[in-house]
Amino acid sequence: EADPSERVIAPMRWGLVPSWFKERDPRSLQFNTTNCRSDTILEKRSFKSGGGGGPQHGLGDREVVWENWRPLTMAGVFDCWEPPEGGDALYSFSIITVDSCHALSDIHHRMPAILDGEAAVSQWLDFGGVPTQEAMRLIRPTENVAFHPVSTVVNNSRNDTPECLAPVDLAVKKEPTAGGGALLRWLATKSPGTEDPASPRRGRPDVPQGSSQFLRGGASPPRLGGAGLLRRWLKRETEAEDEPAAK
DNA sequence: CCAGACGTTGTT
DNA sequence: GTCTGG
DNA sequence: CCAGACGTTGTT
DNA sequence: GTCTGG
Repeated sequence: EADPSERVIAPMRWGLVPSWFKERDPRSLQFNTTNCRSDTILEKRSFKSGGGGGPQHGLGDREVVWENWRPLTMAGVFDCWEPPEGGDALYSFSIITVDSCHALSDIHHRMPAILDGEAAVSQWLDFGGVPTQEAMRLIRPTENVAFHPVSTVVNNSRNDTPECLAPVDLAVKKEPTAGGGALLRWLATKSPGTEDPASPRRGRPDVPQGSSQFLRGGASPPRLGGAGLLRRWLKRETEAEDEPAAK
């Protein structure tokens, strides 16, 4: 009935709220629906009620750099939830995940289901005309991806700047900056309780570290005061419970 | 039958 | 709403 | 996923 | 430790 060439773009919440959800606030959903595993999608109750067809996702960037690149079209499923107390319908979706392709497998063992090309996108979106079994054949790992290292700025979801996608060169060593370098040198050489400037560092070396970690690594252990005694006492209690008559 | 879950990623 | 577990 | 909060009473 | 917010 519906024209398969017709497409609708609508804002949707990421994190599918099943149509049968009964609470008044969709945020009280007690399980994750950001992703949807392709291997169980047809069994999971949360993903069965919806139309099935997926929204496409595109990076809206029109900068010169990306002119010869296609949008990364990820397959998803959506549903429509109506608040039991009335109000606007909430459309929401999950992104389908698959085993990662060979190229990405060293980075992560899962990847989004990427619809590789316009034909695949059309078929996925035409959930009226394309049988489920056919559509599911589109959901597979594709090797047709390009990728590059980016800054850890991307780790904080509040950051939404070009820096999140700008390539970084992992071979470049970070020179201590004027201010930060001075602080690190002070911590290494002048701070109270520092004996060995080359004392072992915890955590990954290339990741910016919080000052508290530097203090933990470089400072001498706290003297056993009242708090220290209490800490010991608490530890002994748990150890006694955890080791039943072993030796 | 009724009660309760309904999900993914990660890590321990 | 629908499936699973008990 | 990662970062950051994690709470209550009262008053404006 | 665990949940929420982004």
